Amino acid sequence: MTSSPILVWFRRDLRVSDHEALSWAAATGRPVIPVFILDDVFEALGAASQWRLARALEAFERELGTLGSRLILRRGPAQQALAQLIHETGATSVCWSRAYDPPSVARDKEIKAHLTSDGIEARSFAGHLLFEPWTVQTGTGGFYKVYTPFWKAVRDRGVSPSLSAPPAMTGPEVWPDSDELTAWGLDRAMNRGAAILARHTRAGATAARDRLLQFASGQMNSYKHKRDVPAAEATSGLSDHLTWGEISPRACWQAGLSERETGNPGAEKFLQEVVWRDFAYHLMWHTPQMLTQNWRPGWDSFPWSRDENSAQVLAWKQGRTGIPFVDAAMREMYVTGRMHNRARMVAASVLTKHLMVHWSVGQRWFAECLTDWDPASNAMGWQWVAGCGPDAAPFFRIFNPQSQQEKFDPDGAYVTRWIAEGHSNPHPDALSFFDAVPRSWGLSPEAPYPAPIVDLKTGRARALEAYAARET
DNA sequence: TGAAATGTTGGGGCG
DNA sequence: ACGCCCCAACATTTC
Repeated sequence: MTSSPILVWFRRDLRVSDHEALSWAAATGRPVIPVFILDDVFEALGAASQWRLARALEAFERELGTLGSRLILRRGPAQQALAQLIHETGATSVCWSRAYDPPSVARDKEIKAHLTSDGIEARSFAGHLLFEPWTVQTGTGGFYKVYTPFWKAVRDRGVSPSLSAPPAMTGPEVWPDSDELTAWGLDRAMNRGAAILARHTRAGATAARDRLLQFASGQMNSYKHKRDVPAAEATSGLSDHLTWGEISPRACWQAGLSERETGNPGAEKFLQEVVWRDFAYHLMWHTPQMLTQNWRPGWDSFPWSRDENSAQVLAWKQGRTGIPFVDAAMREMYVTGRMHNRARMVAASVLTKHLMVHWSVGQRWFAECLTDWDPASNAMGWQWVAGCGPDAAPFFRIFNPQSQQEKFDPDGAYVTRWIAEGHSNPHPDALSFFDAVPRSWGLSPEAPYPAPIVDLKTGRARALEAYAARET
């Protein structure tokens, strides 16, 4: 029967525009039932990520509502939830946008096999990336391990035009039941930080589109240089939208291309940054162990501490290392759910080098705190900083957080925005950090700013010493 | 998408 | 005028 419904299974692609799977489903003219399933892949996410997911789902429910559709929420396991929905609705097709992280890949593969063997049509589509990982190959058929050749391989590739939202979408005669989003408790783990995080978050496809347009006609002009200045607010600010698929990378790519044609000097750099995201997925696809293991096994014997809760690690997590640029970065993350890229590099460098802590410890904290958490980008970034990744910075490139501050925050605007101690009239954002963090941390803006937990000179020397002594 | 130590050069003060 | 020293500015090397 050709009018049986199609389930469109949404995951990290919470949009209706430029959505291959949804467009395909809608074009069939059959009833479309959008579904989101809270399964263990999502339940494994950090507190800020889950909170941000809830915001994305709220916005997406509204967006679908304007098209006369709905979003059906169900709890996982995904396979059971889909089977149940097929049973309830008589759906004969399920489609989705492909994911590339190992747990999702394994899940999707198994589900596709089950559906197919049950006589249900299962179709997956591209959409989360510009170029799917297996479509980019080196001359010898391998995968890329260095960014620049990857960039050269893809930069002139055509990208097909974005799809607009389906002009029409029919629903089923009877909608299946949906869970209440609030009953899922995705906000639970955020605790006191949620209200503050909300002030710094704009969720949904409309906000994403507005942000992209605003960036393209504004900050993109000075992106090349100012993107490195954390106080300049010169970045695109699209990371969390991309993470949840509220905007497609293709839409970003096309905005960059059209700006480049009109001579926007920042466009090329922006296009490269969008491709960095693809490169991270390329690496994760071809070497999924990158998520948890040193990419270069030679680093396995390096004497990094793996203690998640040492006094120094706690100070790092809680933004009280006594190193202003690092503390500003960690507090920015806790309050806004994001961290400027320059600050990420410096904060990560101090953890993995001056404090000699394994990058995965920092990775897990970022996963807990970031609303734009992305497994591929973060694994690549952490391993880049730590020196054990592909195309990584050599270990001996150790950032001096003080000189980084002098270079990239010369007027101290970033540091004053995030550090309250010692100021008679602190910045409101700096104060809000103390309202966001758990009371158990025992932090107060009236307390004196902590002394550095590590001397920069001796921390650097110790890291270099360990590097020199490593077994190779 | 470093930083620090070391080396080199050249201008200026000064005897 | 010359040699000498100082030191800033820049370049190179090393980690």
